[in-house]
Amino acid sequence: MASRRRTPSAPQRRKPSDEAPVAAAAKAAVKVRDNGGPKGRSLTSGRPSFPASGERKTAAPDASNSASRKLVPSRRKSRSVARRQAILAAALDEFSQSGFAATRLDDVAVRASVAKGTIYLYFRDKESLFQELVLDMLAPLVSRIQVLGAIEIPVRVLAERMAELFVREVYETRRKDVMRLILLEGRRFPNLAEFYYREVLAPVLTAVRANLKCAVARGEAAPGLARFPQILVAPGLIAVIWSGLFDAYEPLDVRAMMETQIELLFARAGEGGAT
Amino acid sequence: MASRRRTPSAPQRRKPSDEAPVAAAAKAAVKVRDNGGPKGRSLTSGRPSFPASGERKTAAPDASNSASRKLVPSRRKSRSVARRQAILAAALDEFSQSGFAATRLDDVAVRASVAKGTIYLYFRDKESLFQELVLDMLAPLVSRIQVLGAIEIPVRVLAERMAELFVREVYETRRKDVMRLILLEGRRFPNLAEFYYREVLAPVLTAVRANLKCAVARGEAAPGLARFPQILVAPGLIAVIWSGLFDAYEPLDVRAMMETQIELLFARAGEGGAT
DNA sequence: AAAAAATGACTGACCAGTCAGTCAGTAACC
DNA sequence: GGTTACTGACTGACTGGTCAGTCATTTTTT
Repeated sequence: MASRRRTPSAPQRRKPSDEAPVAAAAKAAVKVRDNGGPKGRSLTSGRPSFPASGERKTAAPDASNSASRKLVPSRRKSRSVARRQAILAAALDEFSQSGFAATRLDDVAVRASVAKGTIYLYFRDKESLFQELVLDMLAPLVSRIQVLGAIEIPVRVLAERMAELFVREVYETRRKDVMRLILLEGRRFPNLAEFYYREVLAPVLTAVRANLKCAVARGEAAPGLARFPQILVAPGLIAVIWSGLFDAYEPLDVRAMMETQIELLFARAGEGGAT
Repeated sequence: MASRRRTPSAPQRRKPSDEAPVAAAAKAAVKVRDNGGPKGRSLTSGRPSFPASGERKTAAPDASNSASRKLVPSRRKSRSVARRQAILAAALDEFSQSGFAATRLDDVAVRASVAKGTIYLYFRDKESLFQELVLDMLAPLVSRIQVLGAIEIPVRVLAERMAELFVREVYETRRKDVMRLILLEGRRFPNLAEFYYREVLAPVLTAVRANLKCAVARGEAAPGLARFPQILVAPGLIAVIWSGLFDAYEPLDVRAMMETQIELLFARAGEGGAT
């Protein structure tokens, strides 16, 4: 816990080009940038109604006041959006390289080609940056998952689709790093873990479990699997961890591994099927 | 929360001491407390012949010079060993609660009922403490594992024994936290990850793979499994991660899950026919 | 009393977060 | 089109709290 808001009065700033006090006064009247405000805590607070990745600052887009004049987002706006993205991208690099605690915002700033202060224009603080990063990356996945639960298909097909979805949308993208981040930093960010459980894990598990129960009833799957759907996903998780730590010593073909796992689990039911 | 220290490596530390060369020389002549030295880097350097958890400081024990005098470890010695253990225990608590970077040695000291300086009597620095902690905790396991590879038994039995060993010796002990720590900090401590791979993972995988190959030849197991022995261990890893993050929302019965996994994987061979 | 062990106040690097000041863009007016 | 006024995004030097590591001093052991 360090420096917080403090409301001191005279910070004897000494800018090299000291100017007339007039300017300062004028500025003071205008100031009140109040950055943190725009999008708020999202998930930091008790109410974690995750923010859906919508816009945060530069609130009013095209359709509002100057609609007639400028349909074009105006150079400023688009620049600002790009900045936000640049910061997030840099943050992802740094966080996944060093973890939350060891990441310096100075480094993030450098990587994003931005001044450190700029980060605070877009994110309340380091923690906020971290959480928004995770949320932004996960949001698209969340919507995909809900779809997945609705359909009624053979377990094995479901498993295969999930595996494919996982490999394509997580393992082969930066989301892999995000997932690792959650797995690793989750303890320090209980609401992040909670969010992940609520929006990603629970839905997936519930869907799989429901499907499995039917499958078990039809004799397509073993009852044990319905109790521990985690088993189905386990290789994916292994892969994420493995790739971060041991790929140098022994690379792992995730796709093949997940396929193998499915093959093994459903071998009995699907007949000697295989190939 | 502010400032976290940066993480390991940090070669450019500034050592406040860089005083006049004279003083330095004097110090070198006298001092030489040289704490870290005794057991050294063990794994920090390139040659990681892991230290086996033997003694480190108070080097010469009973059998050497004063053997005739003191067969009894001497109060001092045993006290010092106890201290070391206390510090390690405290460190385990703190590290597994906060991770490497966010752990303060002041807290470790308090928890161990020791002054901060005392820690530096036993460990060269924070990083050293961390690595020795991990090594000490893992060493007993390593010897256990080598035994495991030698014997020639049915895969399923092997799998069951491994699962049991894992649950009893890792999951239900503090080693679970150590494992999490490795997963968590492995990227920042490549030699730690390397050590873990070399001494724990690789032997286990090799043993399992060898055994599986025979089993496959005998028709006791599917060939896919021999390619990805990781699949066998996956639920264990899941359990470790899960218990740290989501146990509050949905507890997980590891033993049952691992048993289920084994059941599922060997179901075909075990009952379907074809012994 | 000497030696070893232990202590904890202290130092200085470090870094999250701040804010006075700058200037590119935009708008308004000629 | 050109000129001027205004806005707010951006900057980066700076602050204050933090903490790894040190060492002169005190305590304990022999």
